[in-house]
Amino acid sequence: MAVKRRMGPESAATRTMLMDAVEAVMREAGYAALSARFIARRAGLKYQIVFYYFETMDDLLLETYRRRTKRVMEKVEAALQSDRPLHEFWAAWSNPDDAALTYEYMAMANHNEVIRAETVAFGEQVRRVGLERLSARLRQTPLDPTIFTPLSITTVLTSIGAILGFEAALGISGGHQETRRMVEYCLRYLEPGTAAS
Amino acid sequence: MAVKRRMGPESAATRTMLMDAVEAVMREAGYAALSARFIARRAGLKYQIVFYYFETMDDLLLETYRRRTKRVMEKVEAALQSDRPLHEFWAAWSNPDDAALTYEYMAMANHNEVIRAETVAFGEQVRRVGLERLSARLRQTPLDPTIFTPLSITTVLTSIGAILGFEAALGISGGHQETRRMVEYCLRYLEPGTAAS
DNA sequence: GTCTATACACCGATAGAC
DNA sequence: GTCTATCGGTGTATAGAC
Repeated sequence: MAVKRRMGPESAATRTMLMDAVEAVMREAGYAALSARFIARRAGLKYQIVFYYFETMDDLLLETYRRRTKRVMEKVEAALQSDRPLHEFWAAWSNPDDAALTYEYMAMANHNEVIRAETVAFGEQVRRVGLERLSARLRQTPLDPTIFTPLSITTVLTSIGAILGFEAALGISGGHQETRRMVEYCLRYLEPGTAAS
Repeated sequence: MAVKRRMGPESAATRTMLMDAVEAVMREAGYAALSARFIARRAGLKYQIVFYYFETMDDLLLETYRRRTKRVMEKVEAALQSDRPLHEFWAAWSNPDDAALTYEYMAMANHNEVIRAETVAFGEQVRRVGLERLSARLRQTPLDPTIFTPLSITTVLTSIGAILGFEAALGISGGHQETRRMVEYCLRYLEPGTAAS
């Protein structure tokens, strides 16, 4: 199914710049603003260069998304390897910048088949990795382990983090501080540590 | 700032059909698929009719959104007036169909100024109404009321509900049942009731 | 009340010049 | 490696026929 026209190498710096521009445009104008023309202008190039490095727009978007999911997985794994995996996981996921992009990609997934498939796979991977690492820990808490399972806790943390980050990007901040306090209170209960917080 | 061309009356049935088509398109194809051509085709009409009933596309979207926020507010208020406001609030907000539309509108708000303003106002209204109704109740729980405040609980419930509903629309269901169990366990703790659940 | 016809901007994509 | 030129399609919006 390869295209007939001439294509550029995967190693080129311009190729990377175009993927960077995709994320910049998504952060600044939302995924609906993504177009070859808009992205190339953001990178200071003519739009036809996009089709020299990527077969289709979908390809550019998918490759940019895969680069991101790979990076996020590394962050998640690092967080889960730390002394207080739950706390670090929450810190990583509730970062406003990251959460806004995550939200934007999820909205995009809702009507883009390739992004949807990648999103579902990524979500499953995060929860599977989280599960393995958290299972042992959570049995030591005073709470009912059949209710407060690694899976439900991971799901709740990612949900709250995503919405708080997105609302912050929207300009809504009401209740965020209180909500973070409550989440962190619960985390200290679930995962008591030696360090102050 | 009224437009010069001929405009239809606000009472027309076709006008309502167009607003219904907007929500149908959003549910089925996401907000990025919204266009006069697409919406009108969904309603079985030519696209120019949109500009007979609405001055601009933004007007159509905003009026459809306002109709929805009004309906949702009524549902929220009814839930909060019930015997177990927290349980009913959660039931209303975590309905997958509604949550998917909510998510879509929030994504749209991220790069549409009029929708953003309306979303911020609506969010503040929900939390204010929730606050008033829940304040008295939550002082009776065994949990620290300076941590588990009406505002933080409302924020957490709406966040989890929105993400679960959106994921369900995406085709992700992993962990949802466990998460709902955990949320409902917490709700029973925060709001003990006589009825079984 | 709904249609055809039209205007102009922007979309993804391709071919070929330099 | 990046550009100009060009294609058919869709976007919002208007004017006027029926």
